Amino acid sequence: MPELPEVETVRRGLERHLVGRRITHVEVGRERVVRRTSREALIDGLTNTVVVGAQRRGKYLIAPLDSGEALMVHLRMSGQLLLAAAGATRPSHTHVVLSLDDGSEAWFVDPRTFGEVVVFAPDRVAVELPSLAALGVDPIADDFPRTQLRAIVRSTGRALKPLLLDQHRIAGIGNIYADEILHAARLRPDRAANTIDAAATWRLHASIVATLDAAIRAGGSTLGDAQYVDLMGAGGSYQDQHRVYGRAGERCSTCGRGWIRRTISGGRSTHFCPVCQH
DNA sequence: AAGCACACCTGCTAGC
DNA sequence: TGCTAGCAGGTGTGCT
Repeated sequence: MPELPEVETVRRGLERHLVGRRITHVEVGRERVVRRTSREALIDGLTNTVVVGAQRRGKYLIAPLDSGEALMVHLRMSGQLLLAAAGATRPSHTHVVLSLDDGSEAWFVDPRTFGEVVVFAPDRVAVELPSLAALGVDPIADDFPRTQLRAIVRSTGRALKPLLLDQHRIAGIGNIYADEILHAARLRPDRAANTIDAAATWRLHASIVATLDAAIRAGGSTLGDAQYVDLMGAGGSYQDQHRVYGRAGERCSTCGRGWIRRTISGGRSTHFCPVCQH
């Protein structure tokens, strides 16, 4: 569910409401969400520590602790982090509860349990969280020179969409924003990456940065099922600016001529305008 | 070695 | 009303 803009919105909430708080108590319900280590490792690693930062790499949330370790949360498809008053009624699928020293609680809620919560040692990240260590450039958090995108695009004949989704190359773009970015860049999702020229590459670079920035400013995308909400439970509004995702069969609002088409590739739905995207 | 199919779960919706 | 099939924002594994 959440992609870079949604995770960044949650990160900003954590920066504001969690940093500086001491974790006084930890409860773990379903053990599956702490599968990378164990229930005991999470409880021992978090209890009586102070959260000293709130960072994001791609779709990973990282909160350094005063112990020198760090908390990592990945929301995957259906995870949520919510802040609530102690004693508030917890939604079903609340798997981890952190009690904080100001009387509030942070909840990790995740119906599908693809998400995970772990405490790790940052100096051993390559061993403890290899996929985090292997992430590519973060187009928002890092400097992202357009020459770097040029190198990535020229390195493979893969289609543009799976390339944008490859977290080892560029970190944070998911299924919704890949479609929106390619539409904004007027490039077909199935176009072979190494066939686009410099001008198209610069367009793609500008579209990545502009689309993600605009989505962050809108607080991310919350679809009809309201699965994505921020730390305070509020939805985003970028879904109102989607031009292709979820708009199959509608007239293209960009060129006014094409009809948005939906195809399946790699088991993921893909949306594009066959008229204005080449 | 890169790239692909499939697995991992639950809940919701559309269609019968 | 109630069943079932299909679909969902992501990534890890295991195969070619």
